[in-house]
Amino acid sequence: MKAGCSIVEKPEGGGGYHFPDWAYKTESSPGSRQIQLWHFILELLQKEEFRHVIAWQQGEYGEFVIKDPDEVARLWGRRKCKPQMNYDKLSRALRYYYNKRILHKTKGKRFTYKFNFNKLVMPNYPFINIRPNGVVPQSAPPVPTASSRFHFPPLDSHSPTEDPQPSRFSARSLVPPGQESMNNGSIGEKSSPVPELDGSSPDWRHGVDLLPSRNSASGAAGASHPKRKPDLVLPLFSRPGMYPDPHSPFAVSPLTARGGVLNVPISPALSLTPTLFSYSPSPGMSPFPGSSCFSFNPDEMKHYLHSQACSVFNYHLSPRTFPRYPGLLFPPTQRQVPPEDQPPFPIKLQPPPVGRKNRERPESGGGAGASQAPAVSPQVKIEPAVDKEAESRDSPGKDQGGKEEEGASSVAASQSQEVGGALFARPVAPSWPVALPAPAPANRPAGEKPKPEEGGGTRSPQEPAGDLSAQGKREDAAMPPKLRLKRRWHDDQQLDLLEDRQGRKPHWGDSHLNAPPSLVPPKAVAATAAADA
DNA sequence: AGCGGAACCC
DNA sequence: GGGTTCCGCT
Repeated sequence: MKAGCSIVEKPEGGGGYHFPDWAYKTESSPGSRQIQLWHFILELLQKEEFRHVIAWQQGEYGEFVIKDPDEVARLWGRRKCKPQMNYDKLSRALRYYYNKRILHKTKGKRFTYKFNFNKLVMPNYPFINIRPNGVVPQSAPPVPTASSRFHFPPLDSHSPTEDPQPSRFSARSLVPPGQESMNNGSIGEKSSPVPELDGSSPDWRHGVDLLPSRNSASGAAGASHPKRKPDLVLPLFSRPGMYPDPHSPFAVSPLTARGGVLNVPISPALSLTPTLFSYSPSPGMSPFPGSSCFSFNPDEMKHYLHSQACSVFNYHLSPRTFPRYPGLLFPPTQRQVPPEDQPPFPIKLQPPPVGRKNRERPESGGGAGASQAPAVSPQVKIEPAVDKEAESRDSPGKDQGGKEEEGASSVAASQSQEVGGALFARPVAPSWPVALPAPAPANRPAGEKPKPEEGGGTRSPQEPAGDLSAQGKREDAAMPPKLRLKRRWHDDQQLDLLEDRQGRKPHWGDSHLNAPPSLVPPKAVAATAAADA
């Protein structure tokens, strides 16, 4: 029994705060209502009382610093009824988000992580900019018309580059008077309980679920994606107790300033941000009742979404990044297929590491030994023969060791968006042969960075729809889910690369592509130019 | 500090 | 599925 853990029933009646339904697992474990770590992190981040424990990082959107790891862990442990929780464990959980692309680590900065707003937001809402100035991206989203239609007015006329102060918008006004008084002072004292974040959370659900059909299942899109997360109603963090932080990505959206709630159905796994910058597909439910800054017609939206679907299809965006729209058909594949064969793939064999089960575990005693296979199965792990040092390799301009965002270069980092180094770094060249018009010559040795997970996954990211795709499916099927995930993740990066190189689809996260010239750090430009050279 | 594999749990 | 726990490694 979880006695002593005074938590987590989602309070039905007012008073406490609770998460919206989407914040709880409803699929895998119905009624489990388990809060997820990233929810929790966000929750902490929104709470003024925890600023001293965890806070948004200046200068980087979505980046946050865990100022007091132990305390955060303690809070998390409390929430989860895991008194033994510590930062080590918590950080392990955070690290699992890397592959899910919810988070990534900011290299060189202790306890600093960053929510993955690029991949999260931009694929879904390319027309929305999450950069500090909060203006519309300059470059065009996949659907040209969209960019001209979806327009956010500038928040204010301040200098877009440096205005970290809460003056960005009248943030305070978002917080009802008297709200901030809640637990003003002491935070994170190990002895005294923190403002109970534990049991309750503010009711985020202000919005209307715009989804016409919920689990009616048989939408056309449902056919292609049988496995779906529940629909979402996404929160806007302009709630009591939540502090409008100028560095919070949630605060930068003009939408936020307006204090409205927009909803869009998205996979909860990836969606935290998009939700915040989402739009209302229904004019009637437009969050901008009178204001004209955000209006469009459904057809336009449909068009956009369709193109979005094409993007997903053509660029292998994770379907999870694609908002669910019933009735939206995925387009047939119509991509030029590189008829290349799989390149030879040097491998080396490596004995499997001794798993925990195979390790000597003193406490397990003799009994456990019986259950496990007496002899470790002679499996071998297939690994590419090359080492994977390329992981963090970057464009030359940025390769300055771990500390990439310091001083003046922080702007560069922020603008080039490739925070966390490897994650969104502009790749220099494809790591495996791809059918490209003009592959970068010898920027890296051939076959440099095939990860072990790609074993057999050497297919180009431009996976053809034909036999190769079938083959890919077979590979996928034969591949452990974990690796599949990883490969997809890797594929996505390759995609970015392709898109960059081909200039077919701007990477919306590539702020330096979108940013006004004044915001583009020379370095980034140089690096880009160099990479393109 | 940070990473990621592995086993396990719920 | 989403952690939690443990651990070896860098």
